[in-house]
Amino acid sequence: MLTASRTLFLRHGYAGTTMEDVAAEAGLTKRTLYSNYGDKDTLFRQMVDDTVAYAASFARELHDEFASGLTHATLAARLDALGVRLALGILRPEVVALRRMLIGASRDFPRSVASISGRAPDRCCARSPTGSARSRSGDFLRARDPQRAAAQFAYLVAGEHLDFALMTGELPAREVVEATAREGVATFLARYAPPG
Amino acid sequence: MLTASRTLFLRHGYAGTTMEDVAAEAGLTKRTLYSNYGDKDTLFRQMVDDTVAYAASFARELHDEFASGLTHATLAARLDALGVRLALGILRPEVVALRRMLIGASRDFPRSVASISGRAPDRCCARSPTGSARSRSGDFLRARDPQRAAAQFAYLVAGEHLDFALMTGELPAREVVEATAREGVATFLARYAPPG
DNA sequence: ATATTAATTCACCAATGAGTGCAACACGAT
DNA sequence: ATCGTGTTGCACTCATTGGTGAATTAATAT
Repeated sequence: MLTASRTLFLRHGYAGTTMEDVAAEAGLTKRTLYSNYGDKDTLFRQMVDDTVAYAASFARELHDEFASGLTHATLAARLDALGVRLALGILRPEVVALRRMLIGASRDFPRSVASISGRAPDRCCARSPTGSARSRSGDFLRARDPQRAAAQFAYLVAGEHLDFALMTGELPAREVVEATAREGVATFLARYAPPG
Repeated sequence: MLTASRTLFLRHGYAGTTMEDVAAEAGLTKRTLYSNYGDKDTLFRQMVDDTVAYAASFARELHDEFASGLTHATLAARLDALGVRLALGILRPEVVALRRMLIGASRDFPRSVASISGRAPDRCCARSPTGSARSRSGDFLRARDPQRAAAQFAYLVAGEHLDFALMTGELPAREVVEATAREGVATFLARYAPPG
């Protein structure tokens, strides 16, 4: 059910989705939709919360994968992998569609938007490279301000394509994303790689 | 007149702005509005084109200011200034509002959106640091892929705050923007600064 | 003064879409 | 069989909003 509404909200935005359509997509009638799932606002909020929760779990997973068994020797390769996965994650079509939709609807649903910008995938994941490094060994990376470095990491890796995708709705090819991500990691390492 | 529509479109988005409101804001009647400026779509497109043209001129100005009389000695300071000005430019309230509105309206006006993502301030300006350097001396910066480096510059400098602003509509304080920009330039220089 | 042009007023149409009321209906449990 | 719960179908209200028609009024030129 939430899946149905998600599909349509993501595809056509909040204003562009009618309750009739949602009902049809879910194989129900408008009438039953209203008696079971409340009005449009509630439905929308539920769907956003649901999706945000999913995104958060993805972020956690990514972080763990990066941080477990991290050593000096594997740092560069790990960062590379993290960068690519983070970029691909941020630039997944559904994620971009969600952001676009939320931006479009932010005037009407400031709270929902706040909930995602608080734990958006990148903001969560972004804490990975420096945050975890600091908490574990303290000298994997030399960043005076880990949080800022983390943000730099995220936007180095995916910023350009995210911006373009937000504006146009089109996503670049996977190889392009990967190449850009690696280039971003390289720049990141140029500043924050441990000495020696 | 375009100013009136701009004000409202930026504040309430396309769907959230009625022609009545526009007419009222401009001190006209709906009827005269229709007989002089066509329908809502046309008005919107005109207003977008107008704004985009302004943004483009800002980009050019920024580029010239950076590139004129650039030397090795002044490179770092110039990049710093460019970064700060670029970040402040991208994060101007009207610019952010324009982006948000365009993202919200992109389903209905793909062409207008395309026109801005083709010459968006950052995409124009972003070509400045490396593009101009290459065209003038060739070794101010050592970037194999100047365009990619330029994108990294732009998103290092403003990406994080732009993303946040797009989602929430709130802008960070000027000092924060400046500090982040300088940090971004530092990372950029760590990779692309000329040897020695 | 008068003719012409443009702007105002106000009523109106048509379409859309959220949300409701209600009667008919399916169907599982007892 | 029948009772109750939940579902369907459909008509309906109500509010919004883009866009138009036509008569009336203001302004401007000659």
